[in-house]
Amino acid sequence: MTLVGEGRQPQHGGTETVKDPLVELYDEAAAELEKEQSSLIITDESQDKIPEAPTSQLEKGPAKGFACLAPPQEESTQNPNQYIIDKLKELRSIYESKQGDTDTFKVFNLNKVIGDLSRVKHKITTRAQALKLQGSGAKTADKIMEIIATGELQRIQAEDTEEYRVCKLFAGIYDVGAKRAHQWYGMGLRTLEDVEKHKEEIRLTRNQSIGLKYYNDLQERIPRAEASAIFDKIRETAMTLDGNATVYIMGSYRRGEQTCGDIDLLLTRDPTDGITHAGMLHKLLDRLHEQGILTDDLVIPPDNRALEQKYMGVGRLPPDGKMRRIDILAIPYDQKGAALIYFTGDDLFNRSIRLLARKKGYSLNQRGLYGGVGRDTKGKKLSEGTIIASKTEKEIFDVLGVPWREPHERRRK
DNA sequence: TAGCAGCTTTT
DNA sequence: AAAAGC
DNA sequence: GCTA
Ligand SMILES: O=c1ccn([C@H]2C[C@H](O)[C@@H](COP(=O)(O)OP(=O)(O)OP(=O)(O)O)O2)c(=O)[nH]1
Ligand SMILES: [Mg+2]
Repeated sequence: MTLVGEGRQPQHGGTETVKDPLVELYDEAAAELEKEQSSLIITDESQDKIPEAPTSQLEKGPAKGFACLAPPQEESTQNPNQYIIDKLKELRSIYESKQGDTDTFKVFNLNKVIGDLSRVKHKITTRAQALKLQGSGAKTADKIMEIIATGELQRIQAEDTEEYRVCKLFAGIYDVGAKRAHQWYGMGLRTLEDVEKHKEEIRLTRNQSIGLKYYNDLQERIPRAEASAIFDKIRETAMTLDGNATVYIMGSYRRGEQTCGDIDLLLTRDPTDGITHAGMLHKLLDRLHEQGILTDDLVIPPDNRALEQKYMGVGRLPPDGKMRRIDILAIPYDQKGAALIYFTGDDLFNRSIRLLARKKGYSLNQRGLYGGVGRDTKGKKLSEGTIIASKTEKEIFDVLGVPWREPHERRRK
């Protein structure tokens, strides 16, 4: 494993094609990158040289408005539109807690607007400016103007009901989503104590019980230093099992965030010596339980010999740290690049780059970039296609013509 | 007017 | 198949 | 709720 500071690395984006839909990204990417060097980040890639896949790039169809792939933004300067962003986030939160199918896409759209709004450097003051924002149409522009004028949004006031607040509280329980939350509300439950009191009748699932038990701890984000300490312990244990194992800390930690919602770990092993990590995760989990690092399992891998496995559980920094969500993803070594992209996120960045891949005739998932994917008329996947790239992040970015983005740049915000 | 990422696990 | 999650 |  390699401990690497957050150094710059690759720098040439894919290709300079004629009418590339992502032109805007290119120059910007080359533009200034931030300091933010403070933290060490476990990465890799740096070492895995991998001579460039010569960015193939067939004709690329039109595509634009990949907000989440948009140019890196300054980190230090605080956004002049923050107050607008905050209100739109409130609205998004309301839509998220609803269950209608249109609400899903209102959230989708608000994500675009919020993303664009947060990377725009000028203060929005006119409706024309509001309309220029990616994903902002007449309705959203009106809302933005209302926020500018009054500092409030009537729509939020109207929707900020008891039901919304209670359901948000319930959905904070791990494994409780909008559906279940509203169901419980409909049954008359209003507080976590109500849930606890009626846990028999409402038949909490196993994971919901764990989520309820640790409700307060799991609500909190993990300070970066604590995430790092937990990672060190787990990595150390992993290395005693196999000194050639590779363990990375992923998710928001790899993106450099100061707090993390959970701890996301990636486990793999270079098999060139003929040995793989098959069976290793299972042993690792046993050790971590013995050490008191893991306390509760949410999802255990069904086949402990597979190279790809996902573990989800709860643990702590022993002996008495707060309870934290811990995910460990084991992957075949040759899928490391695709897995790094996936597990680094953020989720909107992933959706954006996956959509881009699709528009270019590929399909990107946590295992690799595929070509020749069979789809039905509605775009639903029928056949897997053939693997195009998966070993390094850069290789995949290059094929897609996406300029290199450091983990800390792969974010909404 | 169709499409909005792609996948796994649990119930 | 729906719900919840990454 | 927006856009190609
Ligand atoms: O819907 C999702 C959720 C997550 N991910 C990927 C990106 C994400 O970065 C990673 C880890 O997920 P997690 O939920 O832990 O997000 P995070 O980015 O680490 O943020 P947080 O600090 O809340 O954990 O998995 C997706 O691709 N799609
Ligand atoms: Mg995370």
